[in-house]
Amino acid sequence: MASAMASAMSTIPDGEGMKVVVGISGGVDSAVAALLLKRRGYAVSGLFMKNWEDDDDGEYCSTRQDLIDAAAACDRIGIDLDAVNFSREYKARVFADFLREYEAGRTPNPDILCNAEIKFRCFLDHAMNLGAARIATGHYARVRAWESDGRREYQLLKAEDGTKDQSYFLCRLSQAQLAKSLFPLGALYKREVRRIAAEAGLCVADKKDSTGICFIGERPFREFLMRYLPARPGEIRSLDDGRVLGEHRGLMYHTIGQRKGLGIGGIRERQDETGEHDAWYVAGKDVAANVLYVVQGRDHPALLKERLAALDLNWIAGRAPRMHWVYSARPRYRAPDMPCEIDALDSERAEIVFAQPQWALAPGQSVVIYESTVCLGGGIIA
RNA sequence: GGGUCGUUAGCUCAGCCGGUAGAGCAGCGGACUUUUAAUCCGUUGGUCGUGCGUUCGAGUCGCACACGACCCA
Repeated sequence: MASAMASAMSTIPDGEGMKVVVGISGGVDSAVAALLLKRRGYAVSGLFMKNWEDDDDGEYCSTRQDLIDAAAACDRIGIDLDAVNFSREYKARVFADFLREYEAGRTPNPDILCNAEIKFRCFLDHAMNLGAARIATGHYARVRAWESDGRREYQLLKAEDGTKDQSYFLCRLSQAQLAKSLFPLGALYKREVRRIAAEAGLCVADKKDSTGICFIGERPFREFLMRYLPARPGEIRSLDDGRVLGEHRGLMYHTIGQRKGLGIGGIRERQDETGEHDAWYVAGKDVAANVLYVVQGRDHPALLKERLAALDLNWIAGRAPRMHWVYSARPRYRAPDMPCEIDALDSERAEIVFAQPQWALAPGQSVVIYESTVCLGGGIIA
């Protein structure tokens, strides 16, 4: 499919020898990003980041293999690969916040902070020090530059492949960061990326997508958190009548809308017409009392809210969006963005009202505002 | 003391007139997914309270006992 490649190339500005450092993870996406830039005439070098070393010998550590794959891919592409270690920065600027949030009973999204603080700050600064003009990553997102009042402004756009769009994770970037960033995969579909990789003979063409917290990887979450935060067991109560229904092992192991892990079986009073029992979901937490509140049934009204307050705001354009304008918002990754408007707004707080009630809005998660395909930024759900 | 109803997988329950048990939930596994979840798919569990009896054969009938709930004294 040469056309996929051709159209992908056409969306990348001519490199003209510009020096770019590509963040190489050892997966397909970043490898293809580097490949495309190279073919487009950039002076490309790869940089592998190791930002987590708490359990280098653990069974879930895939960093070694990732580095091997990264080296093999870069060798095939014909670019140099260097490695850096931002573990200290990661702990201080991302992981510390992650733990604080969980302690406070919220559900953070560390990867969003990781992008703002590590990939597009530490990594970017490092690349600039190496003399690069730009950095690039394998994110599925696009950047558009345009002139406004004689000034150049950068917009973050959703990816062409809506199912892989990662603009959500980039919602905390700034103009300065976007100005230096390239996302070569923004116009491609995942299957095209894999095809390009296969045609180029990259060993990672069929490598499974990585999941889990970036740099830390996928692992049993409860056991992982347990290593860093004390588990305090407490009561599980019904939100409707306050009955104690069970015991939780720690509030931090549950998020709003969560079903798994409650261990609540059948309860006499609550059956539907057919006599069947509905599942229980987390509807709230009382951190002070260490009580987990649950409701029965996915459609329970307590799980639906049409309004939320967002704090710790970041607006990519550098200025706030408009009040009472038709936007859409994503209250969690891979949720479709839903029609909404901003109902109250100042420098540190935005009140967002959705056209339809949203299911299980979780404090700590990011809400990201879009105007059509443009990602405007967002904040943390209060 | 008498009576009624109940006792079936971890939980809540279904099993018509007898032919070696099922559903939801929970649990476990997988898919999806660069957060946590959700969702989807698959799946492990039971000497049917105990004993005796009727029957070719009992969770299903009879008797006794145990435990539980309720009612009457």
